[in-house]
Amino acid sequence: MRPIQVDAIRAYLQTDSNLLITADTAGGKTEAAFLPVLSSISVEPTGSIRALYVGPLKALINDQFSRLEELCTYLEMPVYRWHGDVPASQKKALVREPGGVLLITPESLESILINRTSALHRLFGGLRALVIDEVHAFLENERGLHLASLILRVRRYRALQEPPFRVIGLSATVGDVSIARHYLAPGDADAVKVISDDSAGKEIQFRLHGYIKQAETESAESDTGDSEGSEADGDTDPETAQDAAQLAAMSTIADDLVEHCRMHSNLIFANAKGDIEIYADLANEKCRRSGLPETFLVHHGSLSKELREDTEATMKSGHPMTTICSSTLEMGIDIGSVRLIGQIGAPWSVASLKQRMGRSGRKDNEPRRLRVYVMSDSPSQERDPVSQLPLDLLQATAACELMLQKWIEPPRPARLDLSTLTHQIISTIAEVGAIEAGPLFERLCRNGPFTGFTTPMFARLLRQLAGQDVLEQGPDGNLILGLVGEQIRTRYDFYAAFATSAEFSIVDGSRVLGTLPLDTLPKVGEHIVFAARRWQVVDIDTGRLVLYVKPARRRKRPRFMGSGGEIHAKIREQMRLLLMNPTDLVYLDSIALESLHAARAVASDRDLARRHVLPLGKHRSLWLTWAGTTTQRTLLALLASMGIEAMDRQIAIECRLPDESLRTRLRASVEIELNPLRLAHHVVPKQFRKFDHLFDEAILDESIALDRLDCASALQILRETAAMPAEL
DNA sequence: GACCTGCTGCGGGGTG
Repeated sequence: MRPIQVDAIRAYLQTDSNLLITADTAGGKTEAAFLPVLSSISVEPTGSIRALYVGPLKALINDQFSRLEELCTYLEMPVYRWHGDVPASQKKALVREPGGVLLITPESLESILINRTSALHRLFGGLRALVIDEVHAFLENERGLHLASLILRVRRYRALQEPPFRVIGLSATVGDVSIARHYLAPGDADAVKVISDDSAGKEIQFRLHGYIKQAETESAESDTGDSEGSEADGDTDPETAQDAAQLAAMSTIADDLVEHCRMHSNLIFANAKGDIEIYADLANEKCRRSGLPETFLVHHGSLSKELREDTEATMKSGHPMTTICSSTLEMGIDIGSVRLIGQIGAPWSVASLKQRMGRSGRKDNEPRRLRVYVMSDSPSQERDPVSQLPLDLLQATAACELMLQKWIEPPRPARLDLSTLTHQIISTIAEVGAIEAGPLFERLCRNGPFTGFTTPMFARLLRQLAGQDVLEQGPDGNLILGLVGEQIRTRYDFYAAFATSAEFSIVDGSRVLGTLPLDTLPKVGEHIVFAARRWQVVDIDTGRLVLYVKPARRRKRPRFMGSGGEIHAKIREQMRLLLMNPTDLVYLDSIALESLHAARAVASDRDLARRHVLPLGKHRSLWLTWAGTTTQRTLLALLASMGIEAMDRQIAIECRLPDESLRTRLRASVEIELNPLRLAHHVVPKQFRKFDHLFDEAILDESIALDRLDCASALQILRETAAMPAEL
């Protein structure tokens, strides 16, 4: 057995501790948790569910299900799974005769709690162990808060004579152990025993390749009257010279993919679903033209389940295939032996880069191989200083450096998540029928996961929900669901705590290919690349939300809506250090290195690595902030509150104000105390969670002030800027 | 300029 398995068995069987087991992917975590759990429940495997396993993905649950069934072959231990794709008959079987191990998603656990109320004591009365897989995926989002609440709701069904159930968390990428421990055992975090794999880790082979986007020959702002204009030569419709330059650079990257991926199985991560489709199309086109088999597949969340399963099965079959994918293949699902991981463009986080790299080198004697592709503009003196910096290259390199330093973003759990609390209020009432406000507060806030809510805040939230007919208060003081609350609760999409947007299905004949967002739908006659094939739109059924397509020869990038993620301050800080410190990095190729040197020259020339203000023409200025997304949002709100028109430029803020006036205004603002609530008023958009539309602006502002702004670090940046001499 | 995750219960009708 591996050391973590021995440690976990001892810790579980010889103490009463809860456990956090951290080890690299394929490090034997599942067995480390289940060997002792199964041993301890095998004495009395039935009568109640004895072990509950919660996983974030259906595919992961399916994988673990087969592994556990094998482990339990000689144990007379039933193993059940429950998620949206599991037939109702199997769910009924569990409810009829609860026992053994149940593998489930948070959303399905929610459905049990509100739809099987009469069976809850039987199901959970004798629960002994809870295993949470990929626990890092639950630490800072709505889904994690949701799961934390579900766990407490399950705890309430413990039979009197039973001990409380034990908790085990599993993860490969924990950025902050104390936050994970607190999540597993709120109130008793110090007692959570951490078991980690200290072995040296795998050899990593990686290289970062730079690509230059050649400057457009004309600064042609050809008016973009959609693609109907010229039936241009070739298969594609670049709308502007910039698009053409972009496509040329993408094509060079596709060349490299074909050359390096042809003989093996590989996973290439790209940052946008539209990019995934174009790269797959370009690479397969190269294969066709060279008389090679087309070996590039795609995998992302907008493809239909069938197409994704096709891709997964083809990858598992062992043929040398390469899948270009999004974060759908970042976690869990074992897709066989992967030789190389590609990352096109800078990753948003170090955690995601590490997780992606962990998908290669799963075999003992294989190293992990990573190939990062980064595009930058060709140097030009005409653009403003920030545009002259290769930000994508700096961000990618910063993420690599931080990964080598073994740093991972610490999660930042929400403190005032109105939407997820609303979700849990509605489902708690659905579960218990009716409840008074006091006990509801005790359950969800004082003794629950929503500890950031005070009694007055909770009361305000209840009043607003009552005002929207979500809740009603009966004459006896009990809260019940109102008309709107009942509608929300009975809808099919109630079970998830996170928000999703409206979509059209995209259909070829009778085959569903996937979905496209409502807001960016192509028109009839337009072309699109989807599922790595080219299509033309033949009809749109706006009533049934269906887009009909037929195979075509031309291509166009599909458009998806993305809200983007949060870039941690440490990445921006590392980007700044890369410009200031003249160290050479061995993993950069010659083009990337040249770009970095050029960037350092520009930076030292214009002193860009310090926090200060630069003129931008006569009327505008650039404030170099080098701040993470949260702080950047705070600074933008501050400028808006001062009546200054400003724009996010990632490492800087562009202001419509001459530099000298901006400097004066910023110096004056250092004296004023930053008031988060006042700044929150200037943040847009305000509604971004599932039930945010139920609240008025004042209460949303309080939530934003606490969770989406960082006044302390904003003030620090403000002070550093104010301290800079003007005549730089 | 940008990602992902998830999901009723019930009744009617056909088949073995």
